Formats: sequence, C-alpha cells, structure tokens
Amino acid sequence: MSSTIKDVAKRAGVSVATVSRVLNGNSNVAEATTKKVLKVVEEMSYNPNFLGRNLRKRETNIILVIAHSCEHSMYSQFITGMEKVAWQEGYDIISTSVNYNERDDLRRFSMLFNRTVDGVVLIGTHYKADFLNKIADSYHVALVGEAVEDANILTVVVDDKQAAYDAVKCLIEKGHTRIGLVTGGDWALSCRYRKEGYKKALEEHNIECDEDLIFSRTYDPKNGELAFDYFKSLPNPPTAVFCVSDLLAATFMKRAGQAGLQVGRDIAVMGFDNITFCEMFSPSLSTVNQPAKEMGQYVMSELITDIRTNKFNREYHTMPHKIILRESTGD
Amino acid sequence: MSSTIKDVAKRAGVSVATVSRVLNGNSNVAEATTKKVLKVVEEMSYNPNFLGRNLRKRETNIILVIAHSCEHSMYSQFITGMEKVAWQEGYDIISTSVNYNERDDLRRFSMLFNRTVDGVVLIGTHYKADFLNKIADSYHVALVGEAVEDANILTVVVDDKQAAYDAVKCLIEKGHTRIGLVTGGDWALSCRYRKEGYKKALEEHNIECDEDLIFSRTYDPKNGELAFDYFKSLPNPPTAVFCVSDLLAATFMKRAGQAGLQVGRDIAVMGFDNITFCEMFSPSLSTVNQPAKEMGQYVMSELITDIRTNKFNREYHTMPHKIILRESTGD
DNA sequence: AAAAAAATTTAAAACGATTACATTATTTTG
DNA sequence: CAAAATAATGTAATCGTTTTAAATTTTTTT
Repeated sequence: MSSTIKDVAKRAGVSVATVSRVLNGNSNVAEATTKKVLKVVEEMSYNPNFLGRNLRKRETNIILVIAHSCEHSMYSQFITGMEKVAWQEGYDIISTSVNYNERDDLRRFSMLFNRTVDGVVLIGTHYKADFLNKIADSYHVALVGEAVEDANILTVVVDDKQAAYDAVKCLIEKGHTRIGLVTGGDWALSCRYRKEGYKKALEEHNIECDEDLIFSRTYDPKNGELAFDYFKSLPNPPTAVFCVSDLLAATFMKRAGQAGLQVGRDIAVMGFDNITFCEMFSPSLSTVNQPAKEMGQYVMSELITDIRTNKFNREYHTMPHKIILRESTGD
Repeated sequence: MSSTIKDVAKRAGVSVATVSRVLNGNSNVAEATTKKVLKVVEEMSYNPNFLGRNLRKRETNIILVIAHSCEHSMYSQFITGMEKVAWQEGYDIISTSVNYNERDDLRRFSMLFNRTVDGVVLIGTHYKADFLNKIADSYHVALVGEAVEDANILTVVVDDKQAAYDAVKCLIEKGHTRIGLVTGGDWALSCRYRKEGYKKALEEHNIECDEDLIFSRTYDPKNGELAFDYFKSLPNPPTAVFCVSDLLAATFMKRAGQAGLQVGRDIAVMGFDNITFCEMFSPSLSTVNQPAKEMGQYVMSELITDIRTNKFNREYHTMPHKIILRESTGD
C-alpha cells in the first residue's frame, strides 16, 4: 500500500498541513522545513493521492475529449492543440472515442456528471442540440470541428460554406464546368453548409446546378467508390469532383484509377480536411485544410476560462481554412 | 451546485447509508425503501460524485491507455478490443497519446501514481525496461503491440519474426529473389525480430542476404520515399520490398509510382499492420494483419484480473498474424 | 406473549487530501 | 523592552462517498 501524507508528516516530524503546504508551493513555510519535507517525500517516493485532493478541491483539472474515432489525423491535431493549452494551464486531457450507440454514448458523459472531469470537448459530434443544451446548463461543454444546429454551446469550426465555395471556385477556375459533389447527407450540418458553398460557387459563375451531379449518402468511405460508379453511369459525367471528406475522395480516386482514369488529368478531385494521407495517395490529394491545431488551442483556452470563472461562453467561432492544391486537381 | 447523497437521504427520509446501499444494489434493503429512494434520485437527477466514492473504495475502475499516436488505425482497433472487455467488467477506458518527450512522457504515468486510474496499457511504446519494471512493481501495467526488451511485464504481441518470415516467404514464392527490407532500425524490438524473420526466410530458400538491400532508418513515413530512391540507385535493385510498416510501404509505393514504376507489376511491395488505408491505396497494399481487436481484449482481460486479485501477471503472449494479399504484390 | 432470529436501518468512522482558524515563534516598531 | 505585527506551524473541519458495527424494527419460533 502506498504511503499517505500522514506517513510523510510523521516521518518528517511535522503536521500534515505543513506537508500539504510544501507540496502546493505555499509561501508560508520555512526553508528548512521545506527541505526536510521534500527529502522525506523523495525518500518515501510519495505521490499525493488525487482522489483525496480532488474531492477536497472539488475539481480534477482534467478535460475529457470525446471523438467519434481516433483514427482521423485531424482529430489528433485537434488534440495536440488542446493539449498544448491545457498543459500550460495545469490541466490534463484524456480522450475516449464513441461509436454511435445511444447507451454507450451517454456513458461517455458520465465522467462529466460524476465529477471525474471538469469539462468536455466534443470532436465532430452528432449529438442532438436538446441533449447538449441541457448538459451545457450545468456542465462545461464545447464543440470543435463540427457544429450542431441550434446547440447553444461554445463551438469552434471553419466556415464550411465559404471553404466549399473556395474549393469549388478553384475547380471552376481550372476550367471545369461539370463539377460533381460527393457529400455525406443533409443530417450533418457541415455537409449542408458545404453543399451551399458548392451551389453558391456554381451560381456565381453562371453554371447551372445539375442535381444529378450531387451524390449524397453518408461519410462511409465506400460511398466514394459508389459515387464514382454513379457518376460514370451518367450520360454526361463530371470532369471534376468535390468530396466533403478526404476519405470519400480517397476511395473515389481509387475507383477512378481502377476504371482506367488518371486522376488529375482525366478527372479532378478535391477533398476536405487535409489528413496525413493526402500526400501519400497517388496522385496526392488536393483538399481544404482546417487549422486543427489552432482550433484545438482556441477551444481549450475558452473552455478553461469558462471553468475557472464558472461562466458559460456560447460563442460560435470560425477559423480560417486554406485550399491546398496537389496532384489530384491537375495543373 | 449539484446535489449530494445527503440531500437525497434527507428528501427520502432515510439515512445516507441506505441511499448508498440502494445505489450500489445492496440486497439488504426493503423493496419499498428502494423505490422511494430511486424516485428521489430521479427527481433530483442525482449523480453520485465519484471522487468521494473512489476515494473511499480506493479504486476508480478506470484504465488508462497510452499510445504514441492515436492516428494509427491499428491502435484504434486495440482500443476497441480493450474497451469491449473493460466495459463488460465495469471498467472505463481513457486514453492519451505521447510524443517522445522525456518530461511529458513521465507525466503520462502520473494518473497511475496519483491513483486517478487503476492501471495502464501501453500501445507500441518505447519506454525503457528499467523504467517500466520499476513501475510494474507497484502498479498494474501492460504492453500491447510492441514488446520491450527485458521488460518483465504482461505483453501481448504477434510473433514478429514468424510474421516477417511468412511475409517474405510469400514474396519468394512469387518468384522474387532480390527482396529489399525497409525497416525502422534496431532500437525497436519488433524491427529486430522482423529483420530476423526476413533473413531466416531468405536463408531457408538459399537466397544470399545482400546487406545492400536492407534500408534501415526510422518509422518516419518519409523514409519510404528515401528507401525507394536508395534502392533505385543500386546497380541491381530489388524486385520486391518488405516494409515493416504500412506507412513506410505507402510512401515507398507513392515514390515508385512517381518514378514511373507500376507497383504490383514492376515491383512488389508488402507492408505490415493492415491499416484501414491499405485498401484505399492504388494499388491496394498487401500486408501482415495483426489481430488488434483480439489483442486488446486479451490484454485487458488479463490486466483487470491482475488488478482485482492484486497479482502481477508477467506473461508474454503472442497472437496469430495473417498475411493479406492485395494488388501491391501482383498475382 | 415473550424470546430468539432475521431483516432493515442508522450512526459514525473511514478514505487522503486541503484549508480556515488557532496557536506559537519570530521580527519589527514605538 | 513591551506590544504589535508577521511568519511558521498545528488542529480540526471538510469534501462526498462507502462500510463497519451497533441499534432498531420486523418476523419467526416457542
């Protein structure tokens, strides 16, 4: 059994209060005492039990990050950014991933309810607004990477509409007029906004929006392949395609290659997110970059401020995206 | 401020002990009382504070998973497996990723030392044996996916030597005799074993091992490209390449494609891990599958047993790998 | 109906820290 | 030099639970 603050106190010949003061860097303790205590702490390799500490302080200095997959490289960037700020501020970050299951998903929040963590950041979530709003009344919660409609919660995202607009405009400027859209369906807010941006770009360049060129299923990567097959079956297929995620773009390209097309020359493809693999694909994938690390930093900084002041910041904050051109869109 | 067990007790007209018993499913409580208490719990939407509970019980039922990147799809499989078992057993899993930094890395263990978690699983770690052994004397720690030399700790891995042997043998059987190895260097145990397996396969098929065909750097993906450039510069380049990770294989293939080679026809490439993207690459990547989910289940099951019985299981357990053939190795 | 046994319930003591308040030792000040 | 101010330390309450041991109530047995 590991030693407690009492053991340290006894061995150092002081009271537990003094030990606690030394360990918490309290100024009102004589230098000699400090030394003596620290020596004993070292000798006994004492580690304070945070259950005791946290119970008394009524805080844990831990933030939970809930992501619906930890595989996504953008998510890991979010976390890197969050961690940087959190550590600076004396907080730790832990994470857990969800898999779309009502019962399990609720369980993810239990650490918030039972006070194991001080706050939660949701990455790319699909919880409903009602659910989130209710929680956010009494706990500190924030969203990053994906907004939720009507959720009145601190949210940090890119301007999806503008980003999609820029991406499609870029394809148009390369001379394309028949541009396909591969999207995840209207249930995701980001997809809705990206579709709007897509349409706006076409409109502004006097290109009629052909609904046949919109392939809308889910984010499941295999839908990239299906999208290609579908487009190929059209009498007048698109010469460029904008996919709302790099994974969809990846499988789209894969299928295009199998069908004998050379992506970048025969057809242009643009993704979204700028995941690590974009550069590894052949051809490398043009995409829209989200400043994930910075987004993570921002959201964490705001959340910690909220926790400390016990305020509830409901800001909807957008951060700048960037179009990254690689081989998949040709020259 | 949220309500406590005291508030519930008062409102239900019973003692806190009774409330606690109801909440913990203790049998010695009258049915009527149970109902009454549960009703109040519901009304007040009471959530027990786990800091209090955990302090008293001296356990948290949380396991921490430390991975050095959460981007790797195999890691996410490990976690899926671990989570399955953990949940069954009433444990929760949280995770954190490390980034090779002495100071930070130690900090990852603090949750173990300060009793915030009951145990730790390390995924693909590079901590040193001394460090781990010392910790494992007093805390519950396990390794999965990568062993550490001389670490006397519960470890769950595949038989890397045999796996590499099988992979290379497969290339040999496809008629290759000049087979390159792209490895991460001898500091990683898995790389050492895989190199041994590579050599053994050559040897058993009477192919002389040409040290020029071994490219040994780090796991950094860009070394795949460098490996290709290096091999291409040889007077007699390999016709097949075995890479110790899919990421190395991916960048190798990418570079080969850029150089005008058609992977699968002009050169065969075999990876290791079977990450999600293997199927998305063009051509799709042949590889060695690790039963990551099952490995996760096994390690978690053993670890929890250890925690409960306060034993320290030092088993080194290997699980079956599988060669997956796709396009990158041709027909 | 009383005694014994069983079933509930409660009061109070943990768990391991922090911290308000009390006390003692040391300086400073008039 | 005594009184006041300050610094250092100790005592004990507290955080929100669980759980032991004791007390109470209910049920069963005689």
